[in-house]
Amino acid sequence: MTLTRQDIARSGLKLLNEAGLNGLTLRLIAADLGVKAPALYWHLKNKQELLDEMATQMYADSVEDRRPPDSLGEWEAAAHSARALRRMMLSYRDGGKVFAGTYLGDMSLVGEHPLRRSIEAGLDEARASRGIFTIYCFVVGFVIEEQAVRPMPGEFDERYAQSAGQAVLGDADARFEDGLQMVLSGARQWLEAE
Amino acid sequence: MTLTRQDIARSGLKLLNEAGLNGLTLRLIAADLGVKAPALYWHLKNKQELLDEMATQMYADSVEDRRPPDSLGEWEAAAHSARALRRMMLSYRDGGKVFAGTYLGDMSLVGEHPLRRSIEAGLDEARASRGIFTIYCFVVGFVIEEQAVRPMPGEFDERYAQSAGQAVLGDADARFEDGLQMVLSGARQWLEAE
DNA sequence: CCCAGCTCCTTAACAACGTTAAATTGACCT
DNA sequence: AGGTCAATTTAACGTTGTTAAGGAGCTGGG
Repeated sequence: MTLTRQDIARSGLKLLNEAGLNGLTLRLIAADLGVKAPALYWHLKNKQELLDEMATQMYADSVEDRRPPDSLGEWEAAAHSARALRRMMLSYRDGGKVFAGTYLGDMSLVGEHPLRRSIEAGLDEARASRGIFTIYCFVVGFVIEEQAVRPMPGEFDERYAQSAGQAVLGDADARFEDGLQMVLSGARQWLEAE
Repeated sequence: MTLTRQDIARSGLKLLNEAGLNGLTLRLIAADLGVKAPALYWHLKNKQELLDEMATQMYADSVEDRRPPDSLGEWEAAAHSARALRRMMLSYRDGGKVFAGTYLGDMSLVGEHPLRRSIEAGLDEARASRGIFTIYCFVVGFVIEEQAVRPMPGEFDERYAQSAGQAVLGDADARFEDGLQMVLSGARQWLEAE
């Protein structure tokens, strides 16, 4: 049975947790798939395309986790998706850097659930998509900063241990929740104004 | 006259615009400085330390641009610094990726101006710093996404040209301003509540 | 039945990269 | 003069992304 782009992306995501973004080489992935490195070039144009595929894959894998229960209102739904987006990135070493700024196979997927919920609630689509994009930016920025300090769950960058450790790290969950509430209430206010 | 870490960082930032983050090699920087690559290792432990130094340098270089005029109130001051932070990253190719998640020489510098202004305005320091961190995350996330689409001012990633170009790119300045207003009003609301 | 063609992978190799070890320069102090 | 120390060079190593050329294995046509 022959290799697919998704097989390669999945292997890449698996090895990401063991090797980190810097240690993720094509030869490592190829070996994991029982194949030699140049074989990957039959399926991918270059390494960047692999990273894009990995981002697309991890985003697709989390689509169910991001889907808000029907019982939630529009804003609770947005918060639900934002938390799931953070969980998604945190579940991979360097997940923020891999995901941020890579070309998603289908860009319209960004915030598909919250956007639909907003439209159902009667909000203007163009404006709602700006609100969702703002939330999205916050989550991405937060996780990148979070993973710079704590690359993997349970590990720390010792340089932060003393100086600003508490301020940047100290209960990242609570910090995220606070920030999320700020952004949500700001977006709500912005959307309902005028 | 002998080389300093700052000389190296400055050369790195200069060449960043010509070569991009992927093309930025130690040999290139060394050549620019009239020196051979291993010489850099007298001043830096490894390449990551160079990137950290570059981030620190670009942040230090923009300190004046980020300082809000005294005439501004606390929130206008925060907006002023946020806009300057975006300008700073946009002024270098891949500036967002270089800056985000690198170890800043002095982490307490993050949002030093808006934080002081907030304290002067009588806000609780711990809470104000959370608000500023939230704004900071938004700006970083926004610029990374912005530069994924438009690596350099005036250039585009052709893959975005048709599909989601307008949605993600279309007048990035206006999108940023909208998002900034959302985050600001959310932070204000969050800080003044309770 | 066999040959042509296509898909998918291997072998071999390349230039370039980050990094290290060892030798070398040049300036200053005694 | 000689020695110490900081700063750099020369030389080299292993690894990386990537390309070129070729080979195995299937498929369909004559």
